[in-house]
Amino acid sequence: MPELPEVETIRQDMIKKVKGKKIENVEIKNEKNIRIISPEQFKEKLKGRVIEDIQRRGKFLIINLDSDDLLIFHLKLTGRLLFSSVGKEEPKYVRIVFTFTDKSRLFFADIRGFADVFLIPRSDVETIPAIKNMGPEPLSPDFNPDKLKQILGGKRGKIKPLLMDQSVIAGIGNIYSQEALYRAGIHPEREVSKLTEKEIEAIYRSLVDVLKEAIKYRGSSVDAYLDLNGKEGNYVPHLKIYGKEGQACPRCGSSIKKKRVGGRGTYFCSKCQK
DNA sequence: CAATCGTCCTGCGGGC
DNA sequence: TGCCCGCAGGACGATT
Repeated sequence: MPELPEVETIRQDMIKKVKGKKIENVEIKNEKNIRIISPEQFKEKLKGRVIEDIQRRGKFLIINLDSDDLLIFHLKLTGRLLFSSVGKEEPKYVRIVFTFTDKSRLFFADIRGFADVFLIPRSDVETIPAIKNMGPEPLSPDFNPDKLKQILGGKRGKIKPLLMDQSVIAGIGNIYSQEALYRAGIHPEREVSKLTEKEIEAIYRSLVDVLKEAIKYRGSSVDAYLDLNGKEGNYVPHLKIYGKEGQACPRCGSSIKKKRVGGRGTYFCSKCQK
């Protein structure tokens, strides 16, 4: 499941590998993921376009073209973007093939088919509600403990589902919300309105640290995530709590618990996280 | 108004 | 060994 660090890894690799390339052809093998416009229009508007830049907003990958349009991907659980130089064989689960004029290819693949693909005019980006209503970027220079206090202030509910709410803060999913709370020593079910200033500062620090560290290691290949080169990320061995039910807490040694919080499997140490 | 549930979907793992 | 069942989950809409 690609979260901020995984999408950012793909973005950085795409800058190196596909920026500046011109799309010669688009083949749609399965049109299911294409939102809003028709597959025919999707193809037509992309042919001949040059990829000028690749940006990220939360878990959205936003590709700037040399036209009025943006090509936007949300990989959801099992979406992949895979680059292939000339002659390499096609990966599994491919749904859209972008062939560039130098014959290299970018594959959009998706196992479960939940991912979203948009092609919309730049000026219409706010018509995607998830982008319009998205909270601040946790790694932006102007994000700080005061800002986190401000956005959590007045909110009610459990801290973990709130950290995963994209309208509260951008790009955090099931893995990194848990890792951050473990590092901060905060129980995932803590009522957010009862957190102290010090605790919110600890959550801020943990969030920023874990996201930066995960980017450094090219993300976590939990579930289906692969990078642009089709390789797994290297961060899984560094996860401290995710997926470790019954194993010893790295800090205190007591058994790691698993519980559904906000409908999602959540791992925590009941001794270290209060 | 927060919490939960159903929905989309398919690979995989547990159980027998 | 092989089959079947059910779980996993990002985001959204509907319901409690």
